Amino acid sequence: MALAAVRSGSPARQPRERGQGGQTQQSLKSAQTRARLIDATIRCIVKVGYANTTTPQVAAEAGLSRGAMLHHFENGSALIKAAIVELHEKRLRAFRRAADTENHDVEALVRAYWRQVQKPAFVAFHELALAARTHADLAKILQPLQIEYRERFNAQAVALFPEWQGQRERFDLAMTLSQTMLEGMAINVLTGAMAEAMVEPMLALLEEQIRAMNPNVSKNQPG
Amino acid sequence: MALAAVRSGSPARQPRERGQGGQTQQSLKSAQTRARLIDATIRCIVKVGYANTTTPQVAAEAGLSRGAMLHHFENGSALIKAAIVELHEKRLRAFRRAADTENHDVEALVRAYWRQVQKPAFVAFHELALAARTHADLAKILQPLQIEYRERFNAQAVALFPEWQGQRERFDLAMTLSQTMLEGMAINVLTGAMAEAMVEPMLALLEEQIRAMNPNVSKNQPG
DNA sequence: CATCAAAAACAAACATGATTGTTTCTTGAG
DNA sequence: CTCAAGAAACAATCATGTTTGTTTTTGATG
Repeated sequence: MALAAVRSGSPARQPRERGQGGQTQQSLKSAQTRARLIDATIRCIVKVGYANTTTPQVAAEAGLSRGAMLHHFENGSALIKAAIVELHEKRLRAFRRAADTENHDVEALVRAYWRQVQKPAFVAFHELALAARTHADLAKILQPLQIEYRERFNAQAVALFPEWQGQRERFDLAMTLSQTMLEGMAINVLTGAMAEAMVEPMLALLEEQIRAMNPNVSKNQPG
Repeated sequence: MALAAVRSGSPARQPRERGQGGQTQQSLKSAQTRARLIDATIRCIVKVGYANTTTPQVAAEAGLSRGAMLHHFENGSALIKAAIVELHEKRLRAFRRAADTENHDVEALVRAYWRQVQKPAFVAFHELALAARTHADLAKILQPLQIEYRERFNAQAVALFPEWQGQRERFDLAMTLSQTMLEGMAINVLTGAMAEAMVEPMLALLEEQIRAMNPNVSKNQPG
């Protein structure tokens, strides 16, 4: 699935919209099918990797014929683009959800993000991010999303740790540290470059480090 | 270049060996050509990614015909295997070289490894490692090499930091921390997930952290 | 030492299989 | 009746492995 230029990120033939939420059964089924195709694409990327994700693969995974699939996405590229957007939103949703429900202490948040980077969505996104290195078209799509993700990440974190304000540099460093370590661990476990037994000690170390960086908490103070 | 089963990791037709270093001009040229092909493969992996590394690509990069290339490596898979072994040895060589020549203080070693993970060899290896996730054949080759690399990494590090012995767990943790952070940083910079401006502060933070973990050095003591 | 045949290096052509985008066709909703 | 959903067939492209052909070493022989 080579991802070339594609005119719009929409279906091959724009479905005729009904004014103000008047969903016809067709447009509803269309939306469902689109969602099924996007999910199938992500599942394929996780299962066989981005490089081996072919249009027949996705169609089979979605339980559709290739023809039907190309009716909804005029192009393989359009499908990939849609999958990327979906993945991005999925990551943002998971992030916001974690921030809403979890306790806002360091440990809970570290564990929450660790759980997140072990989900399929992270794997798929990394497949795409790495493929983008050698794929200008992909990179053009991913770059702004990466930036947005980083900004949201930081904005969310700022809201969770108001006491860090005033030392923005140190705060950004702590955020980058967390992201780098947790994502790096996830990838290294995935690729066998890191023994799984080291995960737990590393998480503890990260938590300790973050607490030590907090300017308003003196050393060894819990919480 | 799909990498399927292949009988041996050697040339299609074994060159007739001369007893004890009696190199004929042919066998010498053969070795050169083999090396050129392996280098071309690695360069291709870095340039266009593992997924898009095709046999015509490699042949063109090496300045040979595909026929000639398949004379030296009966299979595309054989070429990939050879490239993997070469990459592995390259990584080990670079590692040993750094350990021999650099100053053995924390900063010098951190910087040395940081330089290493920015080289093409690391990029190529990561491409392969990630591809191996969905490629059983590749994984079967890479897994033992990953383990050997980790072991060599640790063995070398033990030799460089004798004062850490006695606290082997803390030492292993420091090693894993370094590997995870530096490799994670390299990948995140590569994929645009991390701003390059954060590299320098992160390196400094890692150094600080490693020094703090050294059981024989009290806090804030330089060196 | 001159010649020659075998083997290796290298090149090119071929057949196969897979993927892609397009087009044509059927069916069901509006 | 019109259009969208879905399916199937088609031509084009490309990478792969195989096969065949050409040139250069090489070591054996006369």
